[in-house]
Amino acid sequence: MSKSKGISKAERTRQFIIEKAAPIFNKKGYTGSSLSELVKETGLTKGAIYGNFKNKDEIAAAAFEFNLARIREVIELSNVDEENAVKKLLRIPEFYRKKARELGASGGCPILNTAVEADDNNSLLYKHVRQTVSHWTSNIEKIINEGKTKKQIRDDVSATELAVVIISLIEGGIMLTMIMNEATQLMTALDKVESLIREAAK
Amino acid sequence: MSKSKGISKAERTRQFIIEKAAPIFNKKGYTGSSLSELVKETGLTKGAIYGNFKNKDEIAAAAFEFNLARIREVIELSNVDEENAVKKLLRIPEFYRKKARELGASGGCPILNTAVEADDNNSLLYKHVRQTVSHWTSNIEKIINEGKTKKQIRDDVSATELAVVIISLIEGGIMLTMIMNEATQLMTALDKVESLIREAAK
DNA sequence: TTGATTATATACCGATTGGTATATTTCTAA
DNA sequence: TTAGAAATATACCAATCGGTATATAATCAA
Repeated sequence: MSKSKGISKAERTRQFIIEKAAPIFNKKGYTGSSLSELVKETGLTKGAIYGNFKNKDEIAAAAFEFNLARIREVIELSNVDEENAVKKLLRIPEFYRKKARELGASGGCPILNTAVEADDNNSLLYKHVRQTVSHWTSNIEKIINEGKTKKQIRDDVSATELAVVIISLIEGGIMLTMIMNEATQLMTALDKVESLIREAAK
Repeated sequence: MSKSKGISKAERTRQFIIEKAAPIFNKKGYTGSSLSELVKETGLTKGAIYGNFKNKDEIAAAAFEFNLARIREVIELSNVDEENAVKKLLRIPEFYRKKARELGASGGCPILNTAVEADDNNSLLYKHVRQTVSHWTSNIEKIINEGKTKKQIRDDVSATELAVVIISLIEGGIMLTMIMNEATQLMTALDKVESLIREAAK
């Protein structure tokens, strides 16, 4: 009998493998992560892994989606129930302030990591991360434009530009924090993100 | 007879290997670059390569230094002959505006690439990039502090914070430009860097 | 409880990895 | 010109890579 509802054994194993694979891929990257490492980490055999995934690419893609889930809420901010666009935007630095430690422990930002490794090939991973970045950018732009309509954000603010500046500061700040191994750089970048958002308010 | 002065054959070969290895390592990273690829690209044999380098790590370190040389002038700005600190700082975004295309063609920013790949291990490369970032940051801080002394930059500007913000914007902007494959994101980030520097002026 | 199916383990594959010992060639100083 | 040294090529190594065919074990519907 299955342990819970309609979830098959394989599906549970698949999830288990993804959970174990996710931090490995985030820390070591696609080429740096090996099947033998997954075997060691999961305690399963290669046969079990390849019974649930077609190939390494598919594991990497699933691991990326798993890692992405941890920061999904900051990308999908448009769904948040908040009338004020400025307050809504301020959720972004707030999110990273809360999750900074957790993010560092799991190998950094999956978007940054994957983007940097995949930007020179045309892998499945490249398409995933590219779409994610595109999605994130346009979501921020949308919030800004709505704020302008509601007279909460100044008319002379460029949504496209502010979105790019916010993301650049965050990802650049994460990179500095990861390489210097101290949280201050990211915090400084987040402070700036916050003040820029406040300056954009009417 | 040697072709030029005291430069030995091996030294020329070494330089030749580094030149060929540099873009490979910058594009594909340390784990993604293989010796066989270097053999193919240089036209030399593995014996020749290992006759000039102890191991892969040493080639990677040399390749990183070579890649770094292309952006060294922006890190060593303190040497530039310029009285005005604000103008001196403005050389940073100016530099990246000029080199954007070249940087993209050679695989992006070596600091960003190497930092992201090496931040989870204690490799030779990690120490190199960490020191470079540290050096870059303190150089910018120094310029800002000198500017404050000369009454060119406002007293309430934090050198540490502005330095981190500038670097974060640039590296984050590069990442966005690399993954989206268009120059606009970096240009937007550089615009912001420029305006922040101007705002810091007295 | 059984029989069929699904899932995992075992044992293997060829290719490639970083690296090395040694033979051969090229250079260089006398 | 030649002998010795320096540099490069050849041929190899064990280990690991991603992947697979097949045997065994666990699961599940009847």
